[in-house]
Amino acid sequence: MSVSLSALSELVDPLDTLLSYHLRRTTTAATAALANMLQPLELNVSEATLLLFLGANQGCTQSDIGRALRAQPANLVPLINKLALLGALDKQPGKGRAIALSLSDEGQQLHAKVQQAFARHEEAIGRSIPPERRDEILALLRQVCRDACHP
Amino acid sequence: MSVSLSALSELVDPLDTLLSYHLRRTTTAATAALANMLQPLELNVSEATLLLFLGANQGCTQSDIGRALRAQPANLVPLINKLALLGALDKQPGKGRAIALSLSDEGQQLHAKVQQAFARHEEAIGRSIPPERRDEILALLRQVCRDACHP
DNA sequence: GACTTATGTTATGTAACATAATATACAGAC
DNA sequence: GTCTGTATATTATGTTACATAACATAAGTC
Repeated sequence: MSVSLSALSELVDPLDTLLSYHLRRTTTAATAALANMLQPLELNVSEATLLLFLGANQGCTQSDIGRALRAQPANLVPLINKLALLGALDKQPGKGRAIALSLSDEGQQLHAKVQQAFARHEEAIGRSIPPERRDEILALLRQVCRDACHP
Repeated sequence: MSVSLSALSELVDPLDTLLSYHLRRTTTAATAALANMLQPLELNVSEATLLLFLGANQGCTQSDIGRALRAQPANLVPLINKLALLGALDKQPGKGRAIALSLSDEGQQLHAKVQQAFARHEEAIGRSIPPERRDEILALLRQVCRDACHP
């Protein structure tokens, strides 16, 4: 029996007790699963996230989105273009160079489907989480995000 | 006052109640903070993670690593090359084409520094998490990872 | 010796970020 | 009214973390 195989049987994972490691691992897996659910809609996770946000904030601009979702405006361009390409967007001139974005009828229909997909995914995650813990964990994640950024 | 600005004041975030969204957001922020801490060592998060694993599993092979960390062997190549470039690795012929990897003295020293960085980062995350909740949350993350992958 | 399997490597593609530079529209100063 | 600063949108480009496909090599099995 080889060195590597005997080592394998007693393989130790020094990362297994780290929150940071499991955050990364779990998020990767969950995001992949969500991407899978969105594939029939021909949207990736970022595009679908944007669509959800637009559905709740009709008339907002690209920089509104950037601030709310903490995304660089430059990174929103291809996402908005994709949604526009699908005919999901209505654009109206806004203040200055701003463009007020809202969902077209087609966008509304897509929005409903995206909401369903996110809800199913959320339910899949929720199966592993006691309902009474959910809000607490949500609050902890928000707080870690706020605090971990500013060491 | 423009449409977009008035909308901004009442901006709604339909994503704020989603576990999946906050998992992504928090992980992104935490990983960026970790990357920051590793910068003085000239290692990125993946390289440092590999180094930690190797320190605990001297003599393992590339495919051992792939299985343990659920990484594609092809994606390990540049990481191993980077560690080898830093003189952190000892390579010994193993079974078949396998190469048994272990840490050189230099690698051991780097390993200690990486451990410190990870510990500081873990402590930073931990500041937002009640100590008595930590193990429970770790267990939940592991379970979500296991379950969310297989819908 | 031929076939199968395990392993490592190369090439390539995708997605989600980031920064820097540029162009445009508006607001206010003068 | 022109000038200047600011907000906004866009383009180009780079980095990192994944993934797949194709290939080369070493070993065991029949």
